Amino acid sequence: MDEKYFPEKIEEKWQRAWAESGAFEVEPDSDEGARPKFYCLEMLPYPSGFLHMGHVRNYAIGDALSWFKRLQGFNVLHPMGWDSFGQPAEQAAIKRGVMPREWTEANIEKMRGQFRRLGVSFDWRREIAAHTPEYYKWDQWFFLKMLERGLIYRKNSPVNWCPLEETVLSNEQSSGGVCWRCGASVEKRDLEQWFVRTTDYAQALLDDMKEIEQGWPERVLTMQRNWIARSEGAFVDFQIKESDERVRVFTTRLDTIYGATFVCVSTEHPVLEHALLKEEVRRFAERVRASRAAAVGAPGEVELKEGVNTGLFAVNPFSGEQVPVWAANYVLMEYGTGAVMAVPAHDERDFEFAQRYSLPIRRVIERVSHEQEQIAHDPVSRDQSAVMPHAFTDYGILVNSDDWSGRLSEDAKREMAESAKSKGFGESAITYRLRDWGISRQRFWGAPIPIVYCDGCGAVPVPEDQLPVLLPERAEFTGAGRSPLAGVAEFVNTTCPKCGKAARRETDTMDTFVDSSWYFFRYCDPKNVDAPFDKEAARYWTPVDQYIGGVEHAVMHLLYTRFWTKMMRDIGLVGFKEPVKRLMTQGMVVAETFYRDGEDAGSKVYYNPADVDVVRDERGRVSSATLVADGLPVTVGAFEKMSKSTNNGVDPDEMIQAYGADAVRIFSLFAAPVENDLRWQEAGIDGALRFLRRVYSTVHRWHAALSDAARDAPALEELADEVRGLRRMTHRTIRRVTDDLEEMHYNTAIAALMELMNALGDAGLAPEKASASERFVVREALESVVLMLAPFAPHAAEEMWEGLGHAGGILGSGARFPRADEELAKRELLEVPVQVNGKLRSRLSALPEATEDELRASALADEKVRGFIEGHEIVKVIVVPRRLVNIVVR
RNA sequence: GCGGGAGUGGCGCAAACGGUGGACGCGCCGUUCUUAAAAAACGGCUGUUGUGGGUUCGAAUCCCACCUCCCGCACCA
Repeated sequence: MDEKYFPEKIEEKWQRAWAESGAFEVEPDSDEGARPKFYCLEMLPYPSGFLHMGHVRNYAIGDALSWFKRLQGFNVLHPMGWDSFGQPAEQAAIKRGVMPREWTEANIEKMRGQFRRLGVSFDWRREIAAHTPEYYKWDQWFFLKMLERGLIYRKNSPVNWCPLEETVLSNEQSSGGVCWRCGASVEKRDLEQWFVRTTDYAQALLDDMKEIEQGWPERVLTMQRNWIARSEGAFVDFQIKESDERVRVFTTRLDTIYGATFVCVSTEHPVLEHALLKEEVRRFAERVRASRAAAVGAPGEVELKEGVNTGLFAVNPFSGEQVPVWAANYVLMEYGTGAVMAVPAHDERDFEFAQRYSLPIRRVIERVSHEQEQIAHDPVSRDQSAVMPHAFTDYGILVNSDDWSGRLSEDAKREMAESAKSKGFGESAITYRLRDWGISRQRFWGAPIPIVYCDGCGAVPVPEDQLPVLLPERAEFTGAGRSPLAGVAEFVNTTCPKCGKAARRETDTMDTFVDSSWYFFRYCDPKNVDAPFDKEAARYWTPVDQYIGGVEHAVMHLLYTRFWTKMMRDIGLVGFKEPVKRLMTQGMVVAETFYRDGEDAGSKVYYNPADVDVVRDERGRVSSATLVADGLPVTVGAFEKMSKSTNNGVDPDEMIQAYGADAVRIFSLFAAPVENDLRWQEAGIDGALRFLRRVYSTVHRWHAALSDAARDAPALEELADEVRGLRRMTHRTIRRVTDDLEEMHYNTAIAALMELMNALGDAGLAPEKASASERFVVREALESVVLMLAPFAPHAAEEMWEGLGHAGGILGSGARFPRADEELAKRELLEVPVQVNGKLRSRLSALPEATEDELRASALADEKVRGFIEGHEIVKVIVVPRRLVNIVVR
């Protein structure tokens, strides 16, 4: 080994060695149970052409775990691929005329190089890319399978439309009324679309969460639970007066039905097609549609509740009362039945609407407990609209409800549903907020939907043996809101698979979340031409043991992939319900921002941290900053996610060049717990590099002296106190680091290694003077550090391991993660604090096995303690062996 | 508004079960080495653990209230 640490040189050396030996290429063990398997997966990247620091962090986390498991003797699958369909490729085509495939594949090439320079331990033979026909053929195959099973259907319905990207979005992708990718306000459009019946699995998606509760972050499960939003209630039919029609409503508060003073339907509700309706109603429905299409108003902002009286009357089946039917903008056609019974006294929205249109408010629930709010009301009047300040939405006791009066809400809900069922005008029901997954996209760069439209036969699926439906190489990219495939005649024009007559292909492509819903199964068997993957291969590797990625996919990718797995189980491809046992969502990489106010009011011009000098005050706090170019001040902004718009991004390649991949990785794992945001600071990488250099130069200083050190452990008594202490610390560190790695607490694991190195330095040993037994202890410490460093800084660890006399390095020599000797990990003497009335007064030196009595006696005998207890009555003495003594006096 | 999470030195963060508050790193100050600087080595620096109350011999940790911040959802009937 070289005297000095040259990261570039050793990183290249070991990257080549790994590639040549196929160090990370794995196959299932043939003899069952030879080694346990471990599937470590990071979310696959979109090939933008550049790795960013968020990627570096993501893959550093996964790589650390992969190395750890590998060194523990697991058969580790750690694959990589590309989420290579999607909109940016098309943008490049529109802007620069480069074809999506060329652009994408050039980007993949660039990023593969970046991954190699980072030294991530992937099995590259298993690489997959979504845009290749070998891959998307199976997207199409799954489409056909789901179609056969009735899990896919086509319908014309209002869908979420992103005006900027000119394509449809799923509900998940337009959460909060904005596009998940570009943030534009989403509009509504009527389009013919293909949908996946994810709602068929709504209950399974909820129920099966209990299988993964242990391994998934609570907040991800909460987000999914809220997204699916199961709601228990009842359907009730309201007969329309002087008509055969009924309007079915969904309610979770059947107990309030006697307070229903009107019925509200969505503006898209079929009852509005009623011939006798006034022109006014139609105009209102038209206006609501237009305003939804325009997506005006800030996202999330609640629209003013508006409505119009339809002139129809509906009969409350419980009371027999006739109430007016209104059409209102706040009733959603997509949820429940598209109609509600409005109970203004006990629902805030209905209350607001009733007040606006002077509709009566009738109180039917009274509080049951004095802890509940007493809302002002008029005890004699039937209508409370003059006195009630707001709705009472709690459960309570029924009043003004015929025979039901006096019942409790909970009981009434249940019994009224039963009654409705027996009388044939309703039943209890469960609804979900989750909607079916719209997968049609008006895009070129995606998997073609394998459907042919025939004038005679309608929508005909492409037969399985004709897959894949190939994407053409080129198309006209105008950016206009229509699938570019529609303009490619040789693609569109085909013959009907059923009747053979001329027909047209579907020109929409699939949502790219289809690709990512099952990609990690394909890694198990990436070259299969007969099936998406071999069942046996998948049975060996899956489910994924640890999945790592950003939390932004909590209700998109992670919900779809859970759905997909359940679907694959139902078609017999896999044998389990949940694809991922443990999930870790890492924090963002953030960096300081620097800016000046721009020309336009409110605009800002951002400067890259690399171009800014920072001035600190005497406490070390950043006080001001200047731009290097002109020496004038810039404003110091907050830490924000690295991005183009805030110009605070850092190029991983530059960092690797300056500090080495190992230092970059150490820093990104050490600076914060993996689930926290990571503040990128170059001074921090300096620290990481310093640490690596310190380990390296220590190994170098000792490696010659250690080459002939004894392999047999010397008797502990032979060792001087400090040396014995070092040996014990080595084993304590092994234990700590092992535990921390298991929990992915990389920051504290690295801190423990630093501590051990500090202790080694403090022991004051020198290679020239060290005795044989001392050399043993030093070698044990250094070898342990080097092996434990491998998950974080694999190149440096390999180099040092070889330097310590192990030809072939860590993987080449078959080294294993060190094991702690529990006996040796014990401390010889403990410092036990002594408190008097809870205040620290002295410290005892005690043996770990000292008994309660012994500790009590020596505490009471302690010189310093006696000063505090003399002249006082001792009330009691609390002794916690190994931890503390507390003397309570009066 | 609803749901979830978090507040510890100048900063990032450590502190099994309630049991010595500050490991590790950054930063800052100083010393040694050096013509000087960098590098390196060594030494030093910072606390009513967001606020108020409670439980306890003992609270960063448990309970209650409040404040602040972050994230998710938001007319879902």
